[in-house]
Amino acid sequence: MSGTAKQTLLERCLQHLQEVGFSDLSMRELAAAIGTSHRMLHYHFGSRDGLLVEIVNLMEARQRAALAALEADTSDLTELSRAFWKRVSDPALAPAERLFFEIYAHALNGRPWTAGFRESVVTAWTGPVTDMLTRHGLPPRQAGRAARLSLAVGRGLLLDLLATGDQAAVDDAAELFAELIARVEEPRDTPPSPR
Amino acid sequence: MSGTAKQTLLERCLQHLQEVGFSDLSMRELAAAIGTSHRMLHYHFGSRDGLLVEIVNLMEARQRAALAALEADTSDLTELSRAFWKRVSDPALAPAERLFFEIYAHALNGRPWTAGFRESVVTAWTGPVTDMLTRHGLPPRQAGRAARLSLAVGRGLLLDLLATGDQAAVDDAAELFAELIARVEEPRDTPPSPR
DNA sequence: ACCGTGATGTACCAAACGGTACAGCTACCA
DNA sequence: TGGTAGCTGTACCGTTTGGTACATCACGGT
Repeated sequence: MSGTAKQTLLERCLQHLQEVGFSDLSMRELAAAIGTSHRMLHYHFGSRDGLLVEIVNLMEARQRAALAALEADTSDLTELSRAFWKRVSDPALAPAERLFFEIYAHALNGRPWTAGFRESVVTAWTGPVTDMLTRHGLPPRQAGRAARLSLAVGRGLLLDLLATGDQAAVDDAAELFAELIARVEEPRDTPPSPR
Repeated sequence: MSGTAKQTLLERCLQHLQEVGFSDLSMRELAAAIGTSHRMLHYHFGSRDGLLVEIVNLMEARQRAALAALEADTSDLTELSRAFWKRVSDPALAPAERLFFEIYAHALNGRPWTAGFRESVVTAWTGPVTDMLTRHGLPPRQAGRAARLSLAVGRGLLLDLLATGDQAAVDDAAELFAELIARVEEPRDTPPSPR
């Protein structure tokens, strides 16, 4: 086994970054926290940015896997939305999501090591979710915009939940969206918007 | 005029932080960028965290003012939602919003200087928005959850917009939500969810 | 027995960091 | 005219940073 030592190290780095973030964390502090030396981190990852690139890649792979595992066992859009929220709002995922939003912030400031993240952070989700919604009966015209909205709802509610910890209130808002999403293809009771 | 010099300095700091972020920015770099010395920043703000606290306070005040300026000139929920999104998606606000999300990420990691931010980042909005929705005819039971959902939608779509720059696609998703939000008080065509 | 390869410890580097002591400067008020 | 309060530049402090040179260790193949 060649990459095992490096993989183990990367895993422990990821776990610790999920606990405390990385913005104010030096290579030395990180190394000490996971029981190695900063010399080892530089040996395996080359530089601080090199480490962060591998962390981002690992997180992307995990998210893709989690997304792929979201196969639908219901044809009801409301139930699908509920199941989706139940998965992502699992408290066990909170540390990973905190780290996700921290990386997101750095990506918005154009940090070079976030290049891959920036390109896939939205499209990696809207594609599969659009397909899923189409399979659930939404016309293609609606599936794309509903996917984009659903993604925004998920991330917006997660931001709320992580900041307030008010599980009940955020769950309630998620439930409202689950009820609303089922009405995407229903006719409106008012004429199309003026102007 | 007592606080003028400090206020001017703070203003220029805010502007520069909106351009490049603060996570990887030292007091010296910031000072040089805005044409002063790091000595001055320490004199006026005491420490790096002291500066960040004042930046956060200033941004909160601006956001409160912007929220208060959002008076509704329509009783149509859909139009209200459209107007809301049109305001916050103004490209001129993008730098301020990038900085907002960067502070948010640090708040999620429990940085002490974000204490005030953490307490108000959700509640400062859900309160007024709930009132606004109530005034627009939503029953209290629905207004609260609709406000929380609307806030999440706004922030989630903003994250998308800032990362992808795909104004048209994000506007389209926002329009879908504007159409859906008007149906909150409509009766459903299916019986209440089982279980 | 030998050697090469991956892994690791020690010890160091120049640069930058946050923060501060101290000596001035300007300007207004008595 | 003489302070006194706010502001600023210089020059420094000890510490930490990302990164590296070098010597060493464990060990599997030959």
